Amino acid sequence: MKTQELYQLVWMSRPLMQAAEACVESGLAGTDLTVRMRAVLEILRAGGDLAVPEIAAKLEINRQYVQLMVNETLASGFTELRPNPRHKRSPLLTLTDKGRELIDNVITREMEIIRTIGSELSDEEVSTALNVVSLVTSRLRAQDGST
Amino acid sequence: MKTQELYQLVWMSRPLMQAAEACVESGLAGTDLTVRMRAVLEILRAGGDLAVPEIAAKLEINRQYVQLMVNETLASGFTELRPNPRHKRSPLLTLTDKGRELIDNVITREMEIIRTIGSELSDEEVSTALNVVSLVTSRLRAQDGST
DNA sequence: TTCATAATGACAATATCAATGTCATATTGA
DNA sequence: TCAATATGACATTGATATTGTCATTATGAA
Repeated sequence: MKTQELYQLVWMSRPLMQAAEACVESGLAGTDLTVRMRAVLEILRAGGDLAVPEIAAKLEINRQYVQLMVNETLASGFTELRPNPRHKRSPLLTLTDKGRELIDNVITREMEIIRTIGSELSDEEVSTALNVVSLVTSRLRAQDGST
Repeated sequence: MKTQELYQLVWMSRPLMQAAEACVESGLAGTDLTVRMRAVLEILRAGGDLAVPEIAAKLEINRQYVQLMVNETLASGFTELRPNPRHKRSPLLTLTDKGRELIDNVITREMEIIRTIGSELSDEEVSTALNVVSLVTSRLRAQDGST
């Protein structure tokens, strides 16, 4: 029955996430990057320069914890502060050359792994899976939010 | 491109898991059950009576932490100990009537939610999604394990 | 039967991730 | 101008889980 399979799919989310995180972590070995610092660099790479509260909003994590993550990237020289024209007290965080090169390399390697796995799957299958997972996620959120 | 979508799918695993866990937690409100106690009851329900180390193996969690979870279910009267014919020092954990009724109700309600969400999807889509997620999980594990 | 080895439950310490609380200060916008 | 708010910094707490240790007891092989 379909319900059983869908139930299984939902419960696969934890193993999948754990496997993915373990891979990400392996990919960071040898660099000075931690998984949470990586998240900051990734967001800056995709979204341009951002202030701490903006990063917190994008990551849906509280601002205090993001501040911590950001401070680590600053300390390691992967990011630096630039004046924020929109807010004088909350500077923009920007990737340094070093930081940009690192996150580019990290993501490239990750994509390579994904590309290899993807070679076993059709475009159709991947699209369907993504659609299903997206829908289920949003429905579960709605379910919980309304309760 | 497919690789992008597959990458997205992998990164959806965290939001999906969080949404699922939030739902599970909501479903437990009003009961004396916590999410981790629920995991113990669920495994006993599916796998029959088990000793603590066996539960730990099934959950792929270390035995010390499982012991903690199990002790909580004992304290709340959802499980009880039975002599273990296979091992004199490690008793079998079994569901009490109270525990069985509770976990049955909890899972029934969860299945109901899943059934509702599933009504928007075809059997084909769900099967494909489950296959994709399973394959990606195992490939990521292999990737990481080999590194 | 004996005995070294391994398994078990109990407990403590540590780690990680994250939320929450608080505060002084600076900034914003009415 | 000034009240309300945002921000960074710091502290506290909590949840989840791992690791380490130990005494006791089974277990299984010689």
